[in-house]
Amino acid sequence: MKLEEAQQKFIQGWGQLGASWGINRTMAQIQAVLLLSPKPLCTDEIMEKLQISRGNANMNIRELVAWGVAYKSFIKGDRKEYYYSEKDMWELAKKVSRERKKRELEPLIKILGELQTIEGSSEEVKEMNKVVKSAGQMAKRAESMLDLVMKLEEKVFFKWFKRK
Amino acid sequence: MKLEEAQQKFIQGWGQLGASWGINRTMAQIQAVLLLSPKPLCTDEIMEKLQISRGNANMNIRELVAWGVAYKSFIKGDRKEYYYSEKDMWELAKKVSRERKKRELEPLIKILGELQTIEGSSEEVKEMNKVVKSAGQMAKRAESMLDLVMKLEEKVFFKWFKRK
DNA sequence: TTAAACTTTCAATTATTTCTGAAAATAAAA
DNA sequence: TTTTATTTTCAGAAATAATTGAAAGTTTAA
Repeated sequence: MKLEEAQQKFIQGWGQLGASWGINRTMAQIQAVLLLSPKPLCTDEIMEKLQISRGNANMNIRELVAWGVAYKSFIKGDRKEYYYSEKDMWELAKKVSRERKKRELEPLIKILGELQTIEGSSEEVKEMNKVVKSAGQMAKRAESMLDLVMKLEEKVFFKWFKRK
Repeated sequence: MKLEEAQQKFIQGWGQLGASWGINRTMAQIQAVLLLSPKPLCTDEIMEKLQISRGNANMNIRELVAWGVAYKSFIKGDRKEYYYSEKDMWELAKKVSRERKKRELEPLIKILGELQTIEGSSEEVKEMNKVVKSAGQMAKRAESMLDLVMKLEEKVFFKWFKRK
């Protein structure tokens, strides 16, 4: 397989993965491009590689930087900003975990917390309280798992994990 | 808080969670409605509760059943089909894990496997091979984690987990 | 059979999300 | 300062995804 073709496949696959995780497909593809590049890239190079507009590139690059999965880089004598990806997959996983926890788990836990005060004795109220309780329990457990992931080092985590 | 209001909040929150996981919002809301109901519901009741069309309701209910997170139920003397949700959150988590593994992790692992044969010695080829290798490693680890989740019982899993 | 009750499908519509490109803003150099 | 390079914004356009509703399909029972 030729390099170009392989890169294209990787970029598509990574984009697809992002999309099914509720992450903008282009954002994930930019990340893939940065992952594959041995050196930082500027906006124009990314636009060229993915055939996208400046506005689109700019917005999604900034989002990647906000997530902490890409970084800015400056080259002396050049006014352009360059970008490179976090390449450590474990670090990447941790950053994504952190964002998703913030954006999804925490709002759910908050809502569930507010719902723990329903009064009444109808079947529906009982069912509500049961569901809220068990969902809250599950969410808290998921949260503490993510906390653990984010705290431990890769080696430690997987070594521990292998204890099965 | 009144029951109606609490139910509405739960349904919205659950739908939101689903949406950010790449699951159709309505599908997640139907699941929420079924979770809250002490008894199985028919299509018309779900349409009524969520104010959606028959086609929409039908399609998403079927999808929930296909995921294995809702079940059909028949009531004697009634021709309609009724549906109820899997209510065990752990079982729910396992079912969702299974689907997501199938839909996302496996395709990625397949693609990465196909990309492990790039020849050449340029910086770009080296980078490609590095990225493919580490991504593949991470994906396989995620896979074995999900396998573990799906194999163990809730109590065992969390007890084991608490060993930290 | 035929009819009634219910489920499924799908073309057309509507809603939502993403993308573009040009203008405005910002920052560095002349 | 003024000019030039670069980044950012955002209204409208385009693309994508979700939804509707009516017709077709199925199943049960009279």
